Amino acid sequence: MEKRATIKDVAEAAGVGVATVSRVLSGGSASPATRERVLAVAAQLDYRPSALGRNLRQRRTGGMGLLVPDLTDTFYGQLAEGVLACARSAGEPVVLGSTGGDPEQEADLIGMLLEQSVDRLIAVPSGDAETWAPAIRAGMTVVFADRLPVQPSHDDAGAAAIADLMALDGLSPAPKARPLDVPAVVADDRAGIRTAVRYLRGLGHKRIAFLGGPGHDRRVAAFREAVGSPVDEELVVFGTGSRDSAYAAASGLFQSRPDLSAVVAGGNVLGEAAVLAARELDLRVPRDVSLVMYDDVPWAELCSPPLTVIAQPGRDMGYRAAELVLRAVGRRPRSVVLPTELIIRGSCGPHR
Amino acid sequence: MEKRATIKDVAEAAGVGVATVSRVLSGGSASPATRERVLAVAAQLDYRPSALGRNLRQRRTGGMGLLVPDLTDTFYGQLAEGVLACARSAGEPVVLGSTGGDPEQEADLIGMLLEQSVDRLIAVPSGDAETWAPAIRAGMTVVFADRLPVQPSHDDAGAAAIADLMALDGLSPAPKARPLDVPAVVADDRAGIRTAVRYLRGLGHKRIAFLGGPGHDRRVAAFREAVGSPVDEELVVFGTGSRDSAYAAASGLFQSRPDLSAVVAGGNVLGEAAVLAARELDLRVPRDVSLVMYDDVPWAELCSPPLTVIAQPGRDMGYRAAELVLRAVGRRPRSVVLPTELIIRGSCGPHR
DNA sequence: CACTCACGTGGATACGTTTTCAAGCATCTC
DNA sequence: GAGATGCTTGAAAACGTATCCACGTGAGTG
Repeated sequence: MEKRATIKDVAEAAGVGVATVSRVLSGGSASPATRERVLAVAAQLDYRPSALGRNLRQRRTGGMGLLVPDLTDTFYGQLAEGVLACARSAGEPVVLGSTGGDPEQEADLIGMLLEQSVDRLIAVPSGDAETWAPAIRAGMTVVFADRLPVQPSHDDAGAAAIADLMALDGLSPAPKARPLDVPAVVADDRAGIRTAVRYLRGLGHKRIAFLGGPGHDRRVAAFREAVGSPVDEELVVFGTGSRDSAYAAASGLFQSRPDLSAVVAGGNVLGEAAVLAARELDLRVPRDVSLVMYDDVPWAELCSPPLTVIAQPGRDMGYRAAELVLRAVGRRPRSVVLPTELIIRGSCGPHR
Repeated sequence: MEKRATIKDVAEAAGVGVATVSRVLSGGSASPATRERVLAVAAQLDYRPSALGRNLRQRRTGGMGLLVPDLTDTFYGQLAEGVLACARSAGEPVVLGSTGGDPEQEADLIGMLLEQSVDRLIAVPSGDAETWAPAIRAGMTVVFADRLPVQPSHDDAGAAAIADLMALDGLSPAPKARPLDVPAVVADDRAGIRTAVRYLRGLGHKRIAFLGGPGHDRRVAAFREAVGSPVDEELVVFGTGSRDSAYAAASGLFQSRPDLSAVVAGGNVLGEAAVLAARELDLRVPRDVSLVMYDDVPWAELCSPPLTVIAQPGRDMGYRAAELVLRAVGRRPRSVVLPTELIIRGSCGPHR
């Protein structure tokens, strides 16, 4: 356990002032001679600038925060990998938090990041605009990924991004939306859901159900739009985010409405639950019920039959979000919508 | 974007010195009167101590680092969730890195953590003892999880933990092992593998293959021991860690040795590959080939037939590792071995 | 030659906290 | 009542860095 060399040591050994060393190492101006000497000495002493001093001086911790609901959900694993890849190539650290989908925990983690002076954050939000107010107020650069905070009753944090995305969705923006500089990187849920519903319709399905979870608001809206009015409300059910509640929702749906012939699962946890519930109830896929799952995860191919999915680029989503949050110096970046793709495997069949 | 109150502001507003404020907030001694006043003022100013100042003063960043090979691997997702849960309850941040199983990236990330003065680290190591030397030398408190660095040729970093675990495995410790204070939290691979092999043997299987990946050294050793000599070396194959190479290894194994009747996959990525490769080659599970997979992941139950697995408590593993690394004040914690459980589902059948 | 200008340089300062140290004060003991 | 003892307190010194500012030196310009 040897103590590390400081900038002062380098300065003394090189016979220059600390300011010069700092300049050389941060790419400032210096004469070629001194630059070379400083670099040589720094290399010889194995000097590594301490992030502690720099952080305090600049009153901000480098890198970025990342808040996801659950790393056990493969999609968020993909998203995290994307963020980490971008951060790594930039040499920046990322401090991670798992919210469990709980706004309270999310608020705690935001507080923790604030305390750490982490001023850049990528989040899959669970709480509403009120939860996010402290972060915005503190001047954090926030980028939402995958979803947005639940729509606030009055103009607030997520409004700008929501306006962005509703415009991109082709919907008219909420009237009271006042921009508040929170961009987002999300998948084109509307197109993804619409394509899936059309595909199922093409197979002859009339009674199509939607199995949703927290944060699937845009997907539900897209589903309603794709199905067209009037929507059979009993066919739109929700879990709370846990695997258990997802299973309960799926099982309840199948039992209460044996007449349904197709299900769109809003996420891979829900898709998993649907498969399990169907099996438990002796419903064969796709013979008795067709299934389309949001998220393409490696194990979708393992099911038998392999699952037809709406693929969204989780890794890219994370990478793009990280890029946005890193490049956002002062200005507000534009929101990004990534394409989805319907990957047809074997979990959908003709309506009988 | 309002500037946050500093300890100085609180001190002035309360009419005391900064030292007193610091003491009150860190639980030091103070008269009840002043304590109350300071707390009141701090609350009123919404004062949150800055981690930056504290970190610099203490020359160490709080929290811990976490290095895993791949968050897309559900098992590491579980492990990370465990770490995060423990860290959250302690109010500590965790900075995450994904190594991709590449020692070079791992070394880079270690360097980054060193620069951040993160002095506690939980890692699923990919590199060898040499990769880990810088961290140890810098005085980091390291706890390995799930696996250990590859056995060094001479005494080095992982030696102590390896000695610990070989002893726990009932094997004689390596002769040259010199303790170097790197504890580990791992599953009881030996018992897990042995149980699986015995189970397969009990079903009549003679030619059992092992499909391994990087870091599965202990599992391979256990497999060799359980199978007994002489081991048919063609039945022990390895992938490099990626899904592609896992698939190639599995496919190659099935094609080169059509006489094998059972496979033990050393991890869930390899199990996934085995299922896909078997399907591609028209091998039916468990009719043509029986399969046991290490790691119990949610989707194991989705396969048909559902996969028989050796479950290891990924979440507990992470939680325990985080506990160890947090409680390790100066002394070296003892390594921990967690139990495994053979969960019998439907992917193994009698040998035909 | 004098004057300006640009540039390389180093001293000093600030960032927000913890911790040491000595001083102040009240209480206790002989 | 004098000395000793214990507790509370605030001033000050770090921690390692980035940056402001002033100084010096050289070249360029009139």
